[in-house]
Amino acid sequence: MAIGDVEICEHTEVHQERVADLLRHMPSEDQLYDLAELFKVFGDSTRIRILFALFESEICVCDLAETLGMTQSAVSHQLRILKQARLVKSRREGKLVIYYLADDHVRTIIGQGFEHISE
Amino acid sequence: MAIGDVEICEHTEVHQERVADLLRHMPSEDQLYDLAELFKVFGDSTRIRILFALFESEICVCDLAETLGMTQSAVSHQLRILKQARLVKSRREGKLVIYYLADDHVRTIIGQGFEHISE
DNA sequence: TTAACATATGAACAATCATTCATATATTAA
DNA sequence: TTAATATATGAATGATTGTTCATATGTTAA
Repeated sequence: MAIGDVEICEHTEVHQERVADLLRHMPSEDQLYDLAELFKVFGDSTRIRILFALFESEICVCDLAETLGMTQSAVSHQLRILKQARLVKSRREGKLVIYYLADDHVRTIIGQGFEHISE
Repeated sequence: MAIGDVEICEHTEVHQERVADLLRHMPSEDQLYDLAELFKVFGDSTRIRILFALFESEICVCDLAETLGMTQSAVSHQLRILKQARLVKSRREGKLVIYYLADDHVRTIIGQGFEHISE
C-alpha cells in the first residue's frame, strides 16, 4: 500500500490537501496559455528549420525559401508566426527583408530539446 | 545596399554559397522532425499544467484529474502523450498509477519558456 | 510614372489533434 | 468467484493549423 496507508483517490483529507496545495503553486491561466502558445511555435519542423538557419546567420526571405525548398509564401507565413512570438526580428534592406534571432532563449530551448531527443 | 553590394536574391554566386553553407549545417531530417514532435508535446496548456503539477511532486491520475478539473479519460490520454515523449514516467502502486518527471530537461525547457514570455 | 523584384497576407482546403463517450483492463477486497 | 475502484484506450467529432493560390504592398531602377 502507499505511504500513509491511505487510499487517496476516495476523496479523503489527504487527497483534498494535495490538490489544494498543487493549485496554490500553479501559474495563472494566462501564463499557462502563453507558455503553451510559445511552445506551439517550436512544434513545427518548418519553423524549427528556420530557427536552425538563423543560428548560422541572419538571412533574407528568398534565401530561406531556397534553403528550405519551400515557396516564398509558406516561409513568409511561418516567419510571421515566429515574429509574433518574438523569437525573430527583421529589418528591411532595400527590397530584401532580413530576419535574425531575437534573443538567446531560442538557442537554449532548442539546445535542451536536442539533448532530450539525443538520449 | 547590403554587404558586398550584391543583390543576393537573383541567383548570384553569393546566394548559392549561402544556401549551400546553411544546408551543410542543418541537422538531419529525422532530428528536425523529432525535435518538432517534442515541442508539440509542450504546446498544449493541459500538458503544461500536468508538467507543472509534477514539478511539485509525483501524483496519481485521479488527483491530477481533480486538480485540473478534467475527466480522468482526458488526463490519461495526455499522460500517454507525455510518456511517449519520455517526459514523464510512471509506476503502479496498487490500484493507483503514480506519474513523475522523467528528467530535468523538462524543467529547463519550461523555465526558459517562462523567462521568454515574462519579458 | 512604369516595370521588375521581394515580401506580406487573406481565403480555402486538407490534415492534425484534444476532448468526450463508451468500454476494456488491472488491482484489491470481500 | 464477484463487486468496486483506478486507469487505459478506440472511435467520433469539433477545432486548430500549415500550405497553396491569388493578390496586395513595398522598394528600386529606368
